[in-house]
Amino acid sequence: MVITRFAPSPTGYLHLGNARTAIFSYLFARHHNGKFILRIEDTDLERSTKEFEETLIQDLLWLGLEWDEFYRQSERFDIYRRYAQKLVELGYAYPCFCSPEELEEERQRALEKGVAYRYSGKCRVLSEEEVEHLKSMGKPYTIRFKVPQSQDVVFEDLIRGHISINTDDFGDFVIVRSDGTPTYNFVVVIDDALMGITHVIRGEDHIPNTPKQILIYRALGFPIPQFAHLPVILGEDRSKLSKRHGAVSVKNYREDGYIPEAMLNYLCLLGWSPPQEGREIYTKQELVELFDLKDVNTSPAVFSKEKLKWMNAVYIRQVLDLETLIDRILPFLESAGYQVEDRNYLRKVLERTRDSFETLKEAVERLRPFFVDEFEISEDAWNQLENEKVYQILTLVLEKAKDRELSAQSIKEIAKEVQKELNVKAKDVWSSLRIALTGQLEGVGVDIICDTLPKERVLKRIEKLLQKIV
RNA sequence: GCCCCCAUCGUCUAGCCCGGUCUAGGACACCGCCCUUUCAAGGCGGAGAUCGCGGGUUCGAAUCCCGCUGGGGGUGCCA
Repeated sequence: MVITRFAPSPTGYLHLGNARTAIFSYLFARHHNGKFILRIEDTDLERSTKEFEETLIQDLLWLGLEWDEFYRQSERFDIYRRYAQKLVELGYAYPCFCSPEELEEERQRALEKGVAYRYSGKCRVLSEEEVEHLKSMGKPYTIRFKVPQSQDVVFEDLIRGHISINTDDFGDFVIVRSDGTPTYNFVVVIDDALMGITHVIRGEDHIPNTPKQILIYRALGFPIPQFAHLPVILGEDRSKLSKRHGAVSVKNYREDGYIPEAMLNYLCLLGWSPPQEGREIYTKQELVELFDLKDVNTSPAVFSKEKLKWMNAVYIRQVLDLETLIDRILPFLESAGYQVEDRNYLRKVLERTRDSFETLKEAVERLRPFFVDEFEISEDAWNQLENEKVYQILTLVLEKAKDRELSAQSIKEIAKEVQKELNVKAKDVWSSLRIALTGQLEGVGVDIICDTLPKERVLKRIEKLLQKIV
């Protein structure tokens, strides 16, 4: 059975790059009817926080990535300690008493000489007596893994193919810190092995870590999983996508009114494309069916907020069914303070306006005229007003509207009549109405507003503007 | 510095494995026209890539091989 995992560390909000890694791991597992595991990598007690963990979980669920098993590494320290002990006993690891300062100095010297830095292996040759002596003196120590010399560690990456790295490129690395907590390269192996992970899917920044981990698998006699290293996601300037590129966390997009299905869809298409298909809109189910690691690209992709926005708009205006759209948009309207007791009314509004905004946050602005009667007239709109003309137009509209139904159709008729009788341009009529109804120069169609909003409210707004311009 | 990875329109990509059908296809963005009370949406059309560069191999290369350049990542008692 295929078992994959997503293993984030809760030291920040879920980054788009990590989100995509999670998505690919999830799709791969589901495609093969396998298991998807969520494992919180919080071995760095200093930087990990509960808040980040909670947000991470929310983001994952929001994206629709449910997991079959859940683990937290901070709760498994006993297990890691046992295996670290075992590695020492088997002679694959040893205590190292070098202080951070000493190591920093070594590193500095290497840098000056222009040679690649590797840990000297000083403590590797300590005798048992020396070790006991130093321990009894209470000198803090880490545990390092003994890396064999001049050995090519090779693996077949599911995305990139053959990768070979020589052990001389890295020195003996720390697997247990001096405070007793285990490090990433060590725990990742223990957990992946113990949890039966068959496919390790992660970012390409982990390629250099892979040989270290393979060495540990071998030392412990664990079966080695398959590896698939995803290309990174880049910002507009082609450097690794990071905070300075603006909104890069899933949380940002969730709060900005993006649709999770659109987010999932877009992220999938960054670095992956299904064979032969020309289309770009896919349901989660289709993605599960189509996804295959062999179709993942090897080159890094630039994240385009523009395209994501476009896709989000497609989901808003045509993919989502109306009821779902209502559910998604309601929290946004409510938190903006709109009174939306009538779901039918909202449905009517959305039916006619869903093609005029790209995010749910934008919808808040766009839909204001349907919910709020009290609004300011924008400065641009005031400047546009030629009071006398507007007064005549609106007065006549009011008169004509009084004794008939207001609909998209009838308002057009009224506009036409007014236009003729006062000998004004169509544009004058419509923009006068628009300002009266919305306070703005642009927005959704005035006919739509008249058609949707109860007649009294339309008339009241017109009267109000008339009073203002007298 | 050293190691690893990558390289098709501005961007995401198809094609590359199994050379000819590629005068390189699609999408976003851009431009124009149509529709139209505004903004959109929609329809139609346009511009945009000598397939990073240089060598091979071949009758023929985006596709195979080598070198170079450029970009990215790693080089922690972070993950």
